[in-house]
Amino acid sequence: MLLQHADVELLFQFKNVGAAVKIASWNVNSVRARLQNILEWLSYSEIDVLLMQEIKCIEEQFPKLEFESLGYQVAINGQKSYNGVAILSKLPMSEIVIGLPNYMEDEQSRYVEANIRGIVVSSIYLPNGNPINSEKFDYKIAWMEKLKEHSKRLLDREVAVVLGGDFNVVPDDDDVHDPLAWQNDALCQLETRKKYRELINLGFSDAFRVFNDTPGRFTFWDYQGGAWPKDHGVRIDHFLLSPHALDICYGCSIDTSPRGKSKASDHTPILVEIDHN
DNA sequence: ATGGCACGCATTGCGTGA
Repeated sequence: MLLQHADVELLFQFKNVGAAVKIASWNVNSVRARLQNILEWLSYSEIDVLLMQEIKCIEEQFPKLEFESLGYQVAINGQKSYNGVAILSKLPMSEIVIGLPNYMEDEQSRYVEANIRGIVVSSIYLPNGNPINSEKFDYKIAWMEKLKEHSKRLLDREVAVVLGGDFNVVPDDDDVHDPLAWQNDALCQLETRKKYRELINLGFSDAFRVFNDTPGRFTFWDYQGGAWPKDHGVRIDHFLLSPHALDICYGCSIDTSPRGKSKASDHTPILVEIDHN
């Protein structure tokens, strides 16, 4: 039997009743340059909340109307030309936090947080930190320390906390196609990994590794050198879940399909599904 | 053979990214 349009709508509604909230994180590498890719992906991926990084624009330039017409509320921490993060949510957002509250002197826009149905959700764009032995690397480590401090305060609330974003951290050599080629990169430094583990050890779980122990699963492939067709990638986009969030988490996956499209971002989305109530 | 790609911003070049 052929499904009529109305039947499809009905099935769609049933699927969402009492089901999971689907949260995705995607470094889009410019929201304006990537608008068509993002809209296309949203049209079939049933995303309730999208955390974006590297929107590369100020709030006034953000294509709000295009997302609002799809039913999303928008929270933005913008910046001219570089960085910038946002949260799109089909569920109501409250208690929006722009920037790390303990790092108001930070000149770069890398953090936005909202309360969504009692869950604290953050969109994070952690500094890259290259080259090593530079002030950029020092800034990365300092930023991670500030994130750690704030995350500890979030954990103290004993609610579900979902930290999602581009952490610019390769947690383990299993998370990079060629550890030797990347050994001098800021993303793979021991100091970077230690600081990341300090954050994790406050009580967070790397959601992807809770559900999948396959080595060589990536979220970023450089534009250069045919990295995507050769699968020369790194896993640097993560969801870190507090214990209360992990308790209600159904799964975590990487959707590689957007990376193969034309005009693609160099990152692809990572997703978690969290129980409604 | 040690660069190769793509973005924004300002202009065909530069800074940035990972």
